[in-house]
Amino acid sequence: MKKIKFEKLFEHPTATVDVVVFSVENGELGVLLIRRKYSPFKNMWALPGGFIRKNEELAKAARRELGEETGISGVYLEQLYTFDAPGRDPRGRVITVAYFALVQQRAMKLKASFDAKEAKLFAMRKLPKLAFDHKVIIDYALIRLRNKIQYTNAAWSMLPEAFTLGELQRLYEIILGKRLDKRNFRKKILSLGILKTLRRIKKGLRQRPARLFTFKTRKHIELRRFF
Amino acid sequence: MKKIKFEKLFEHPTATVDVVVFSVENGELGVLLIRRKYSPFKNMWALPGGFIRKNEELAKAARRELGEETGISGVYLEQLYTFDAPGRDPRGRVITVAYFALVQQRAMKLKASFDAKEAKLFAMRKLPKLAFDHKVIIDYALIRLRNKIQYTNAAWSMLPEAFTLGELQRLYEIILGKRLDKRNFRKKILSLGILKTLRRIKKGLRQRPARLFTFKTRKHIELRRFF
DNA sequence: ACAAAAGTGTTTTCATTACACCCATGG
DNA sequence: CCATGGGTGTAATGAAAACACTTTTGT
Repeated sequence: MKKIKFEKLFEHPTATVDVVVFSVENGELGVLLIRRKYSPFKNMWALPGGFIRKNEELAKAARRELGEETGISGVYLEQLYTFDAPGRDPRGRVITVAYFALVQQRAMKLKASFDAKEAKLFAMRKLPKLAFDHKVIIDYALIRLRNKIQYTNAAWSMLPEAFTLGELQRLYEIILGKRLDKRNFRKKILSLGILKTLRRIKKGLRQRPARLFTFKTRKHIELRRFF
Repeated sequence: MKKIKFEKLFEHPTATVDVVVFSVENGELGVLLIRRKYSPFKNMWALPGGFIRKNEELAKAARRELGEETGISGVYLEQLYTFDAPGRDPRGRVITVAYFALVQQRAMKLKASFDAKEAKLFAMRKLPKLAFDHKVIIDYALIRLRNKIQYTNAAWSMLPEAFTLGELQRLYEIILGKRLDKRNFRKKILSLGILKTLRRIKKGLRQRPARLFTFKTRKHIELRRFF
């Protein structure tokens, strides 16, 4: 193993990880942002993320940053893209490996233990001005999310263990940004065989009680495009 | 702008770019490999690639490495994935941003100006033992390629300007690794409206002459899944 | 005349879409 | 009794798959 020379090393760009955390709350698709404590872009809203430590896997770094800055853990996480436009970071040459994560509505409540002035879920339609090129990253992530839920079972990571078909459909409608036909939706989603029908029933609301379902598996599964 | 401390800097992983160059030749899908001149993995076959220079965009670095090591230029190139498994590089912590490229059969002839002992197209089915985790990267790229030609016009980058439908179909069959129905293939590909029918005809072979076609546009276009 | 690929339509199957009414509950 | 979402089937459309023979050329 060769010793790496200092001058040589200095030529290399540094690398960060950023995470786009999506969640659906109050009938809207939201992205988790944190308020930056340091320069550059001090006090501006930005994606959770930060520098990679040596010998730390990227995905692990993403989870660590997420945990440190927002208290969220145990979510679905996948690599999105590596952004490297020159000038994206005023400190100089910094490339960032972006991840995207999906979390349950409930999980966002844990975040409440953190100061809401520091980490907050913003509706996609009301994003503040963002640090770096984070708006570009979020837009890219949204495209990925929309595609993803159409050919994988990724929705499991955004819903509680048990849910009604109505809740599942609403999730799809919010993410895709369009209404879906109820009968067609149920037919299709059930024909995929990824759901398990529970005995339980959701009642207590002033409406007809609804059957509860759960995902057969809570691991990522690729299917054929289905909407 | 803060001055970056040396110790801090040293904690950062270094970054490389690797390129998976696909081409179809002799009825087989091939990958371009180079023989490594230096340690580690000296004399072993590997993907073209190398360290990123400061202030050099990743895609540009990929093109540069490709040109320097193989003489290939002007190809379709897209970012694939960033690989960072610990231990993937014996020199220590090195992450690599992988790209994949598609080149015409003809373009590979330019490469002949380089020593064939140093850069060579290997059939996917007869890959040698590879340096680093390059086998993993190639496998990942193949999946991407197979998907890509099914919902984009990417094939343009692997064929000469004018080609017959037979040649186009053979390209698809080789990449997908399965036979396609001639009539269905023609119907589908023509219905997409991405091809322009030329006046010219390919003759000279001892068989019925074939109509020549060309892609209306030689830029990347996304379509709906079509095979 | 033969080998080799070019060229050409129809039928069947399957997935997708569109569409409207009654049901069970809580208030 | 009313508001709210839950629950259900069928017909029309369009895309994909299966399938076989004739044509044109060079040798």
